Amino acid sequence: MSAERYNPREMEPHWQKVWDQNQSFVSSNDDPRERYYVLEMFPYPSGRIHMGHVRNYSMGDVVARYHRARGKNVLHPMGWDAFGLPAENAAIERKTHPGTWTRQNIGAMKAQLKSMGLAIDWTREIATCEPEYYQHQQALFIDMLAADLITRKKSKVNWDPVDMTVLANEQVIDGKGWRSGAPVEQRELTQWFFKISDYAEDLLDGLDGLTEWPEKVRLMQRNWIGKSEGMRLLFELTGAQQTSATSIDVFTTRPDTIFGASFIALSPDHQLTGELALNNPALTAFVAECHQLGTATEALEKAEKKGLFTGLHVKHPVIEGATLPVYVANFVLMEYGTGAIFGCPAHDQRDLDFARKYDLPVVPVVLPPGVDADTFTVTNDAYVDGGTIFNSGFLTGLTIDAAKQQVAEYFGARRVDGQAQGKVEVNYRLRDWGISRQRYWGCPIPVIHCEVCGTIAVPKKDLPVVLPEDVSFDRPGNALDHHPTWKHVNCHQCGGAATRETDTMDTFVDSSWYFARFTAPNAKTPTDPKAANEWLPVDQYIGGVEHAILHLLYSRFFTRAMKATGHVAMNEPFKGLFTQGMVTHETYKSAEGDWVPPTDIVLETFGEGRRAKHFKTGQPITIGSVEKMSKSKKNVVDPDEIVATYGADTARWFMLSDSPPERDVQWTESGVEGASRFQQRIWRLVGETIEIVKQSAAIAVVSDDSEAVALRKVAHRAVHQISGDIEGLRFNRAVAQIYELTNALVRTAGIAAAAPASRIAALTDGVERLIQLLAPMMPHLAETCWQALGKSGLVADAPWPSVDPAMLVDDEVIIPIQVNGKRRGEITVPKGTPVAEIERQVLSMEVIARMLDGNPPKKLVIVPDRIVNVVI
RNA sequence: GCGGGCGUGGUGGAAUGGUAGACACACAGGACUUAAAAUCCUGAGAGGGUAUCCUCGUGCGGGUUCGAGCCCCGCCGCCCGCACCA
Repeated sequence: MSAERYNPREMEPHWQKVWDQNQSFVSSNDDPRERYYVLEMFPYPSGRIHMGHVRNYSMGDVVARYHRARGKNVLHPMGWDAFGLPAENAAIERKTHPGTWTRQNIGAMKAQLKSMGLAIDWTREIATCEPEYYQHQQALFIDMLAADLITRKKSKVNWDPVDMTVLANEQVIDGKGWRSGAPVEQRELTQWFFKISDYAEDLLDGLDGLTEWPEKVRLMQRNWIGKSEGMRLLFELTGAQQTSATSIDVFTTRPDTIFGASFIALSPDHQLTGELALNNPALTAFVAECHQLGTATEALEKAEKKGLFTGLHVKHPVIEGATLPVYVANFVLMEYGTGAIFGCPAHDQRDLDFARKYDLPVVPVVLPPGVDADTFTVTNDAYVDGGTIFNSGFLTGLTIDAAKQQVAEYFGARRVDGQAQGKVEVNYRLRDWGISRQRYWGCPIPVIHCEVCGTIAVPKKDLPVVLPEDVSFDRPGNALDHHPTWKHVNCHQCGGAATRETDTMDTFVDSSWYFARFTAPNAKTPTDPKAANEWLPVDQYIGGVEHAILHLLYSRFFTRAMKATGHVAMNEPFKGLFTQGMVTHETYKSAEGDWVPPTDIVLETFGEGRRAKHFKTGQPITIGSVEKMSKSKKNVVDPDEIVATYGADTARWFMLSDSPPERDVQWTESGVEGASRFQQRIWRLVGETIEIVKQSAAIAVVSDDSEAVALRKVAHRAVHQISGDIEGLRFNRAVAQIYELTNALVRTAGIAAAAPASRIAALTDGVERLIQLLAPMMPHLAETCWQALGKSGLVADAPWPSVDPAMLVDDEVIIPIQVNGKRRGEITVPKGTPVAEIERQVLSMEVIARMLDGNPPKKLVIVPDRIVNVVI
């Protein structure tokens, strides 16, 4: 065999073309075989793929190719999350249309993805910005509107002043817009909302069934939904009424502490607060102060508990003749519960801080276990743990749970303003999903506003409501709203003048159902329910953990909404979820403190140390910390350059090796070099094997010698282990196993020229298996080797190698011998050697005899086939 | 503050309660070569003896066990998520 190096630059495009021509990865909805749907989170077409994409799609591709080899009908599609603000910003900067920019980017990125050799069914490609896609989203909207899953209401919303649009709660991170990073302001606007909160309980329950999701993500969603069980209580106002209200409605999770109540606090945004402020300048000023603090966000942690007495009192509901003062307090949120609380300072830290500041009574009503009622006091720390209720009239002596039940019965029976004074209630932190965005580059909301008929949905026959092409971004704000004619229509009901809704949908709507569209991308309706129900839920979904709440929660809601409107039959979109880690790289800084890209660096090693200098100027460069690849720190590596230099297989292989997939992986030049060397090593091994076979072709195989059997065992074991590792997404371990198999085969090939035919047969068999194991990870190299080995067809179409269970069993085992838990030797015995025989051998060992020094062992632990421990 | 995760050689990391450090990267030595690259071989947790023998060793301190990186209790450190949620 010639010493020719494997040339990925030549072979990779070749095999990509072959797969394309053979339609190797096109999946059919009519294929009767078992289905497997693997999906990676589809990319936003920003212009170029980055290493995070390479990692993500390499993992998904291994899963897809593996299950294909396992004989399944695999669906592995790709699309584009193509609406979004960057396109509008680019349009402004480049004086082009957002669609032009987006479609160019899609073209460029598609070429990049193709160069990776992914086993993708490109016939199902979708882009959310095309009417072919979003018309169906509009149809879904109309169905959801009819099913009362959507509402339009005026409410306080998060306004991003930089992106000039509204954001959903989930899209505000630390008080800042998730994309712009600008501090979010509060505005009162009329908006479209998906009623996700109607599904709060169901979304929570559903998490229990998602056993193939990371526990971490389930927990984050659980916390986000934020269920709390408690009671709603009415407190009657006393005295002459200065207000329209006669009572105050509060929510509490601790009705058992009602006897310890010492004040009522209203949110600054409470309706009653507003009413009182009209005639109370001090209160007006206080409310304004709260709002200022509120929008400044953060630092809330240290913000002092502050309040202002309103002059109002309520009757204490359980202590006859007692009253409680009503305050407005800065820490009470209007968005949670009823916007009003009762304060029980002894058992809530926040209430205690407030009570100390305003000198309000602190009455303990929960007695910690084993503490004497006479000596128990609360000073600076509220007691929030369990105990027995005391100081509490008819509740005294009860447990907390029993007291809660008693209070519920007691207040349930009493009437205030004609209604029950108290009722059990469950509250959720989850708010409805506001989807109106004041932007052009999004899916138009298919609704018109008619003065006569009101706000009504566009009839489905008039879909799609298409974005106008002739738009200008000269002015800030919503280009759709500024368009001279687009929004003016005649009402389809009365024929009168009407206007279109000019808000577009949040782009997270687009990604909330694309996985369903892939199952029938050309259907005339949003889904083909038959296809969707056969493919969904997605068997394995792979993406970044940053979508733990946003995209994954929305998609779970949307699937339920699609079920309610008859488009799919299941609740959950993703059966298995895997969240992969980020791709990181060292950072480099020049003496001037500027970030320097890795491509400008020359690294030198000297013994243990490393240093860097600039490749051109030779200036010393400081090696900084390892960070997520980002443009700002210039520590990015361009996939295109890696593919051009080393080939796609090398990049894929490196992304799968070393680090466990859920953890961050550090991109290093030496790591890539290593991956590339391994590629050549495989190619040499194949070449040598072919050569060996050629020279010994005439010899017939009689039977395997022990060396040959040993080699076969290594190969079978590798297939067995790697199958399990791929199924468990432990790619780094699969890679290590492949290395081991390769090492064993290379060793054999090195001495096989003079070996018996049986060993050559075992070698050939092992190499073929190796190539098949390699195929999901380095598919181009594998095809090249497969062909070189003279195998017919494509390795991509070859069934996964079988495992002979007999090959997984060893007939001899090495048993380590410990003395007092420390390893002192080992014995090699036939598998299944009885305890008595092991004992005999162990006790006759020289080391053991020496250490026993004539005494019998105190204890002898023998686990057959595993280990022996001699206790002295 | 609440919740979750992690801590193993120079580095990334392996290890159903059973030989800690698989596999890889980096490093050192050697072979081949005029030389380099490539390739192949060898070495390596630390310390000592300096053949194949001993001691220590998975963040720290305890515990359970014949046996603990793994299980339990208490700390320390780092990372992530949520955060005035009544």
